[in-house]
Amino acid sequence: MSTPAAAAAGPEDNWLRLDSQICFSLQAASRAFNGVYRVILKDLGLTYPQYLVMLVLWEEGELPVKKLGEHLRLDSGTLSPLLKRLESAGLVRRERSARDERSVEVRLTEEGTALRERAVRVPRRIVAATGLDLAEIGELRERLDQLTTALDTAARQEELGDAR
Amino acid sequence: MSTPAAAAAGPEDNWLRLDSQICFSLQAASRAFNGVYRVILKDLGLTYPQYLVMLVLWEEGELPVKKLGEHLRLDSGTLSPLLKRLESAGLVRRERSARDERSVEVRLTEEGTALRERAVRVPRRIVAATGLDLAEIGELRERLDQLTTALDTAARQEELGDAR
DNA sequence: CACAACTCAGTTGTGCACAACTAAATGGCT
DNA sequence: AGCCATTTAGTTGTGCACAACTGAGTTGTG
Repeated sequence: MSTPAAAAAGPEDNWLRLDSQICFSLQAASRAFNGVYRVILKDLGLTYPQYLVMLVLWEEGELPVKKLGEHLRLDSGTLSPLLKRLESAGLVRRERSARDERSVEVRLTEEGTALRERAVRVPRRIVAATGLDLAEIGELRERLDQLTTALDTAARQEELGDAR
Repeated sequence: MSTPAAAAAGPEDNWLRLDSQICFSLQAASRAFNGVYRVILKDLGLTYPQYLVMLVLWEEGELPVKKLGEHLRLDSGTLSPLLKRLESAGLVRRERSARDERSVEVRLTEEGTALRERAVRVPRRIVAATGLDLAEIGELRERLDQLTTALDTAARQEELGDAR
């Protein structure tokens, strides 16, 4: 009872702590990843989200902002300024689609395509930084994807339940 | 060879994909958590990082900004504006320490202490949203903490290795 | 005492995430 | 053709993360 706020530790308090631990651990891991990427991607002049965009473009060739957002689970509010920065860095071009004037096609420039050569060494360093082998990574990834699905579903239901 | 960028798929490309999957899965899970918290914490008028700060304060009573940052792995650049918002919401007070004028003590107001009563129901809903039992959560948490440690170590070493 | 090294909070600037909104274009419908 | 719901980017505003820096305060050393 030395600290007033910590008084009356009931069974609910154990929940309080456990909860903070799982989400906190997750965010800590996410930020730690970000830190490693920051260091490794500095040479390429990319941030981590920009790197993800480039990964998709290197795989898909060219595609509209909408599709890009679906791949990365990001909306235009995040992608528009990000893509502008990539464009002013000379890595991509953005052009209104001729078929559908609402749509903007994002495609790689020569420079953007060339950057791929320097990026292929990144993943190996990242995997090494995790200290895990491929099987462990796959397993963890699967758990996380399940968790994400469960959380997304729950969030939708909470929102509906909140329709007061 | 239909899409130029995806041509010449060598062994390096598998790495490229795997890599993006593990970090991407992690970030997706982190954002999904954020989404659930956003919905659940809306009633309390807190964002998720603000909730974390309150959790620490409810447990520790009062403490300087520095200690708070150590608990949460956040620096003053993040905490200062966040704490100002909590202060203007009437949940905390910030006072220069008398013993050490450099330090700022953060402590709960009556209102901030009272909010705890309404927050105790949050963790149960979060755990329910994950669809996991406590053992699974503990296991996943442990894996993530190990991963974070490995990544932090690697980032430090990469930075040193970058001392070119 | 004087002075250098350090500590701590705060500020500034950049970039990301997301909600809410705007505006243009599209396509279906009558 | 005219109308309207939908789709698509973009803009604005809020909040967080972090690097780099400032400036006040503290501590150790000669």
